[in-house]
Amino acid sequence: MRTLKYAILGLLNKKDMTGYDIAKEFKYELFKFWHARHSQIYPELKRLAEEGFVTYDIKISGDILEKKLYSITEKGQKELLIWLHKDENISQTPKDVFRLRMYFSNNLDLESRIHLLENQKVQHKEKLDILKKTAEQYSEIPDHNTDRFGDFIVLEGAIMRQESVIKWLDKCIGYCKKAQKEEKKNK
Amino acid sequence: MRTLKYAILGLLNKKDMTGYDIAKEFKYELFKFWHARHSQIYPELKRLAEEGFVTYDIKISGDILEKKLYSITEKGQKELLIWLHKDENISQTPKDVFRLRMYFSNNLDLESRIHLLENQKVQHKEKLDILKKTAEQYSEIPDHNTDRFGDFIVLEGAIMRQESVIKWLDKCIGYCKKAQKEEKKNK
DNA sequence: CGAAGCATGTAAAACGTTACATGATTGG
DNA sequence: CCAATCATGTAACGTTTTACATGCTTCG
Repeated sequence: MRTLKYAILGLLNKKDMTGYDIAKEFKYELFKFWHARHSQIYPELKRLAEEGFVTYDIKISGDILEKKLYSITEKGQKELLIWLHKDENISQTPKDVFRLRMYFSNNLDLESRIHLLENQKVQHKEKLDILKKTAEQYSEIPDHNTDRFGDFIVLEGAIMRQESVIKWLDKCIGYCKKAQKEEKKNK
Repeated sequence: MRTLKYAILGLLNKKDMTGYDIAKEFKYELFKFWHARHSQIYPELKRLAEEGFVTYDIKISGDILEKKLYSITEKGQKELLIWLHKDENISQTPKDVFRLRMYFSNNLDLESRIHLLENQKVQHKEKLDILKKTAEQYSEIPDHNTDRFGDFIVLEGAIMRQESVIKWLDKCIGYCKKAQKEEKKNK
């Protein structure tokens, strides 16, 4: 499917970047729906250059440090547009290790379950807070023809997903606490 | 991390199964949070047997068809329990190709965006319907010490996630339609 | 001067998908 | 008898993570 190819083309379509910049974008922007590391990015950039979808200029930073500033070619832009138009089937639900654990949670005592659930909740709340802080920069819906539109809707999606996860964790915690009370009553 | 190892141990802890049965569980039960195919399962079962976490008996089905009925060993059960208790950090948000497309959607006209969004919505709704039909078997919250408890909470989580995705898609469709109206007005 | 960050790569291992390969059983 | 499903495996390929490897620049 070569998703990384299109992620990179999309980013370079906004502006010229180095491999390092692209890695940073993944870390600080695209993390809302994906993550790729530099060890994947550099080889893919090399390949895209060989295929003629991108080119690069070598720039000198400071005295001797060379960096490759990549830009998208016309061929690359065409390729990106074709991909953007593609209908796709929704993918298999991705692996969620915590839910696997909960699936088998009848093997744990209630206290352990609550502990695990609360721990997840704290972490998901932290992530939600970061997303919400990012969202503050948007006082209104950005124009649909700007970069910011895509960023905005994806950010909203990430927030909604995060809130839904937290709601689910709360529900599970509720079930466990209720069962705990009943257990105590029966003693 | 060897998540597949623990998924298999968890399943075998419920009851004895063949590799084929385990593949079916993935397809019809665990799909709510994961999917693994038989080409991963068979080698893993072999490895688990070598490591002493599972054993198997060869059963004859019909006249000659051999099947391996696997069961968990005591060692396997211990291993599973240790894993179940583990706190874990929430994982990187998994890859979502559609959101990547939407991230770059300013390169698409509004009509195309709406088309893509509606297509996703139909598919996610179908998935939601299947989940909801499965949920009908639960008239009340199952006892927390039974297998059904884990199944139940994970099912609820899957439904909530699905509903949240659909809500997001609707929101995006709303933005696009609003922009479309404004475009027409300005003509 | 030292730490944090900039910058680029490769290698090995782990994980996952698709394709190849084969054959038996069950139920209509 | 035929189709769907049961049943087990391997091989090749693609994706992702972790580790290895190196060195420069900027700012306090």
